[in-house]
Amino acid sequence: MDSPLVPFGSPPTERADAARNREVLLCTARAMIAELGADHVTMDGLAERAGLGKGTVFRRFGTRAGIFRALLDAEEQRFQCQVLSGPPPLGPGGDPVDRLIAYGRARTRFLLERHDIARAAFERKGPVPPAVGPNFSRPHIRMLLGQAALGLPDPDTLSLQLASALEGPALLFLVADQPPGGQPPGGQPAGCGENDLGTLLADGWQTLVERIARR
Amino acid sequence: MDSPLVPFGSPPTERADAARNREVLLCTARAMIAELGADHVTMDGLAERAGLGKGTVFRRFGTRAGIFRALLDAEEQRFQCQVLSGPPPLGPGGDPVDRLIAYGRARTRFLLERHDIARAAFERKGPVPPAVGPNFSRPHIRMLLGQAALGLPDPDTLSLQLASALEGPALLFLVADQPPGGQPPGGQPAGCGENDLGTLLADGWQTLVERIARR
DNA sequence: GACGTAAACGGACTTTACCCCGTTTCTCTC
DNA sequence: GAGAGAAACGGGGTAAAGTCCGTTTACGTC
Repeated sequence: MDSPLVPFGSPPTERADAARNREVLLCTARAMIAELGADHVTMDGLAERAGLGKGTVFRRFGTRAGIFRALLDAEEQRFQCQVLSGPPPLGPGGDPVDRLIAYGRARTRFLLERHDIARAAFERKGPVPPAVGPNFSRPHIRMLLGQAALGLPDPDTLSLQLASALEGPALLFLVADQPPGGQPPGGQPAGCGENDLGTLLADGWQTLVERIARR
Repeated sequence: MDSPLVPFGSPPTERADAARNREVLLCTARAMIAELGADHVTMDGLAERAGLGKGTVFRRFGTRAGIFRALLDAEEQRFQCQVLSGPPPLGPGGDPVDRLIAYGRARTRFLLERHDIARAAFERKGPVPPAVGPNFSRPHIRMLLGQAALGLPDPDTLSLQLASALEGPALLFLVADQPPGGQPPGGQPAGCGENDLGTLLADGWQTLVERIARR
């Protein structure tokens, strides 16, 4: 006896109320982040404001970081699309080194704009943070490094270190430094000052890549 | 009336019992880390085992991460000595590029050996983690980059990114992955497997620096 | 449309970092 | 050695993450 109809959805398919609640929670979380700042969002607060039990929130996302991961994932989807099937130099088709540079520029911007969420997506103890950090960057860099056919002895390790150079500054060594005594809530997304930290990091990345690719 | 005797110690000098308790706490912390693993050390547990009040622990170190920072600081002292006044190639006097390579190798090793403590030294919300991350590496790299007189457009940003490439893998993208179901406590310090991750990272760093310095 | 099952829900409970403030102890001066 | 003042101590209290388990609800079957 084989199952008569299983339209799509690889795992056992999610129940309707579960899916709806996931959406509600995601939306509520987005609203609360915009309103209070990412690190003033608590699980109790989120549950209450969403009109759901705390158990539900944890069932859905596992941990606090899980919510931010989910949020990031959704946005990352679009970013990855541009990288995987958009026009060059970011998308496929161009010179690998140019793609590497374009990728770093785009990624830097992406991370800075979502800096607080990305930081909140880290687990404090768990083994690895899936879907954050170099989990996307590293293999992509690895691939481009391979295509560029520079004579690198160990592209696997190199790609880890380059991913770290790219994402580290935004993810951990940077901070949404509100001016001492400033107001914690709303405001612009951070990392968008007129000093243009984004430009500095993007240019730095380009220098790095050009030097490494130089023959 | 000027103060009659103030032997040394720039700030108002620490009270004797405070200093003693600091030592007790540090020792107890070291013991507990060795015994339980860094992230099974709780503030209550530490206070109790040290025979002190919880309030004392927090007064001394501010936050949980503060304890691990203090522990790391103590060891870092010796490391910094070697870098600042030891023999070349690590210490001063040699070719800046060689020093850069030697520094990265030594630092990689240092971090991998203390990987769990270094991770625990991160604050979960506070602005920056003083005395962890590139707070030492970055300026040192910056200096060597300057001495090497490569024609880099923005050594300040570059040094941040290189510090991130150096410390990131050990600090956040790596995990003391005990084999699934393995015992959490004792054992060797992690990062010392025979696959020699340390060697891979050190070699990767060297490649990176050599490529950047190549003229 | 009633039924059975598995999944989802909810909120009380536990754990842990961190705060507060009355009490104790050190240290300096006379 | 006694007294004053400041620093350190202690532990109960709060907030927030994460767990557990009895109850409810969706969905497929008859």
